Amino acid sequence: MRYWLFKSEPNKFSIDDLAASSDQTTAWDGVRNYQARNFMWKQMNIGDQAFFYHSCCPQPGITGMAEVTRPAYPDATQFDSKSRYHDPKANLENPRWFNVEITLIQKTRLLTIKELRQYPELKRMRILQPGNRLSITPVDPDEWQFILRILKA
DNA sequence: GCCAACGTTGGC
DNA sequence: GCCAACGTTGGC
Repeated sequence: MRYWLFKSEPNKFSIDDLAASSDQTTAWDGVRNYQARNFMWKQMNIGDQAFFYHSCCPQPGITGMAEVTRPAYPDATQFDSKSRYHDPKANLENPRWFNVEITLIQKTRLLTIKELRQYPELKRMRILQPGNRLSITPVDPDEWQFILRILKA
């Protein structure tokens, strides 16, 4: 089982949007970065857990937890010519983009990036590195447990 | 709005 | 295959 962090802009898809989704589940489609795709396609399994992170907003930070509930399958939006995620180079025989589905475990209090930066134990987290732009990043098990303790404290 | 980081594109 | 230009991300 692995741990992850999923970034989302709350004005596009927030933790509350996930909570309001059918079965509190959503397809994590629209990813158009090969590294993030490969994490979903090659490394994620059912039961993997993830922090849900709000970015590009007044208070960026971790705001909930989710679980992978369906392994990677071809992202439907790549075939949809009306979608902003349409990829003319993709076709049904050779899909380029894949997505998993995630389900809300629970909302948490907002654990801001400012607070995360205060813990030396977390300084290696990808999300805290300058210029970090990857929308899906692995989270170290030690970091996962440490953050859980912060949230329970 | 600024700026740094970095992925992608395309000419050669 | 190199590399400059460009676009996007995202914290501040």
